Amino acid sequence: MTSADQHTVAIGLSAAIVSVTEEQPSVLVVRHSESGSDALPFGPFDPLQHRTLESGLRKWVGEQTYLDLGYAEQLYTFGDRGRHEMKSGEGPRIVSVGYLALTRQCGELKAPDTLWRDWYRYFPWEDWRSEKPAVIGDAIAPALKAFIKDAPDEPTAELRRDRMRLCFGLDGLAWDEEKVLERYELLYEAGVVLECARDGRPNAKPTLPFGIGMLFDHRRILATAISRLRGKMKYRPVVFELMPPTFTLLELQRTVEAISGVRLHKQNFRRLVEGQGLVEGTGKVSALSRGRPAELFRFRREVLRERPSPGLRLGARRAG
Amino acid sequence: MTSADQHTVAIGLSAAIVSVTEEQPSVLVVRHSESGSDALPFGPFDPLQHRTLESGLRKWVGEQTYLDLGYAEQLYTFGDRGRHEMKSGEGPRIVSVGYLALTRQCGELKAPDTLWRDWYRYFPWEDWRSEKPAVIGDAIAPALKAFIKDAPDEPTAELRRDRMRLCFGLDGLAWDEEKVLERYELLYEAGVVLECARDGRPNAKPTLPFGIGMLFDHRRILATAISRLRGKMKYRPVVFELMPPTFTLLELQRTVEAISGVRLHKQNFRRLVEGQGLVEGTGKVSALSRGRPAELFRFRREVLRERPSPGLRLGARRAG
DNA sequence: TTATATATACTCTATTTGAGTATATATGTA
DNA sequence: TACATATATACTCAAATAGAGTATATATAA
Repeated sequence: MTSADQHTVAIGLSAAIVSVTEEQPSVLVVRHSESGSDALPFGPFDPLQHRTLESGLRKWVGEQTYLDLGYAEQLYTFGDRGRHEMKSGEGPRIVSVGYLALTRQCGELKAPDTLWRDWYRYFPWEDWRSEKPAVIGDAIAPALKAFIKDAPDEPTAELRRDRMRLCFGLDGLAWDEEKVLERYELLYEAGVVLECARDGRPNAKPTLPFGIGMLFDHRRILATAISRLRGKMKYRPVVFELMPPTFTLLELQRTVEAISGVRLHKQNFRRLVEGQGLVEGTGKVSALSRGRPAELFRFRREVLRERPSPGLRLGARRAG
Repeated sequence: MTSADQHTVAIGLSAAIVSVTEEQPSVLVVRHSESGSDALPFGPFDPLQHRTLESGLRKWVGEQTYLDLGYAEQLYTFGDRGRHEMKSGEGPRIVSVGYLALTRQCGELKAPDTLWRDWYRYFPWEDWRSEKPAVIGDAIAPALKAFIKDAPDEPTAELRRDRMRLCFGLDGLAWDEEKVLERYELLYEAGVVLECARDGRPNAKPTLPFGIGMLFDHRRILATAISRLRGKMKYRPVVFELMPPTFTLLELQRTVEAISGVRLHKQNFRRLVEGQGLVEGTGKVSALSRGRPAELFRFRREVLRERPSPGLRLGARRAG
């Protein structure tokens, strides 16, 4: 690479394409044989071919994954030096625009080296559905305590302590499922995620239990995507982009839980969803089931025309 | 311009720098003598000089406005063809990353051709503090009705009708102060804002009462900034970035109202702010006033360490 | 028939919101 | 000085919402 390359800015478009099946939120990843790590589908933005950033993304994703994106929204633009190269300092500067896309999982993937992967493989500390993830007590808390101890001065240590408490819900503080990005960034700064070593960070430690690493800054983009989706669900009916045309209320709830990573109160969830006019019954019932058959519902698209911002502001955690 | 330019992508950084004084929200603009229109401070991103996008922005803004930015957050990256050129089709493709920055207004501006301008000059329909803005009934509703009538088919007309109702709170629908961008985009598509003519849109109409136009897509960035700030205020204590070290609760309320563009219920605002632990009394009282002197408060920075997402989720509109 | 699993309806309380009233303390003026 | 007026602050009250249940209905599996 010549130094002229370092003058250049290329715009990369990356997409976190999400779907949920069987109570498992998945993201579409491409296996990169050279580096061995997973990557989000990405490609360059071509100003000649593409009228908008989003249309560029759709085109690229279509070519690469044979998927037709439905819902897509821009997340954030990342341009930090040192967090994109394979090896620090090489190659032209890349500014990457991250997108979140939602899709119903449909049949086999036609693209090679492409697979749906449970997003909790990359963020094992984010799934609180069955219980508080063991990795938090076992690995994260000790690692962050070391990070605090390594602080150059007391104010810095104090700041790190606070971030740890607020991010991971320690000292009786509530777990905030939306802080996915903050948590990842804290772990990155603490030097314990795999990307740190690759980026040549000074305090990088050899670590294993902190989730699978990804190419470039793709794990950061994915963290941003999860944060955004967990938040947006509450005031926009985006979950329905992930549901089949008809579904039972429990299936809907399980999807919401899969995304948010927390369990909800069933009766109140039903009250909320029906009370908001988000769904309507079809009269038919679901076939396969153990107990009493559940009614099949469909999304009431009309809510979008009736109320300014309908969503599932999920409160009521836990309990039967 | 050669066609080679059209292959190039340049990254521009633009900032909506906001401050509030005397119950008036202002944005820092640069008067461009050539085009005659206002612009946000903007400049190119240089990958060699700048480690991150944000540090690039801070550097640029410092040089251009002599201001030291405090709070800054990235808004969105715009890259649409045809919405950035002075004249359609000319010049290299520019992808612009918009930022929101907050600052206390401090003394005189040292930079030439730079001034603070009331943001409602650009969006006169957004200020509902005294009453529903007349421009909505007088100019916007008729213009949008024409836009609906011009629809090529009935489904399109129906869509436009719904957008009009939801955006501008017609038919008894509530006014949603956060939909600033949606409203601007609707007016843009309807061809009635000044930028449409400049961009050479087919349905552009000569119009006047729809706010001052801005250079490039800067008015779109500003709309995004206002939307974001109006929303963020509710779950993060960002208003305090705009307040002096001590202030009365009414001053705080007036600032929030200036930003959101709606009036709030005084007693409930006080209950909320104090109940959330966002402020603490100083014991001192404000000097200048008409009636009973008000206590001076200061922001309790500690809330950031105590609770996950403290903000002013303003409910209670209107009334004394 | 019974145990079990799921669906759905309904209840009850605590908290939060929206909208007031009541009272305190200042200024300006008849 | 007394009073009208303006602002600050305390307190009240009802409606709506949220959190956590209980109760009952309807299916399957043993």
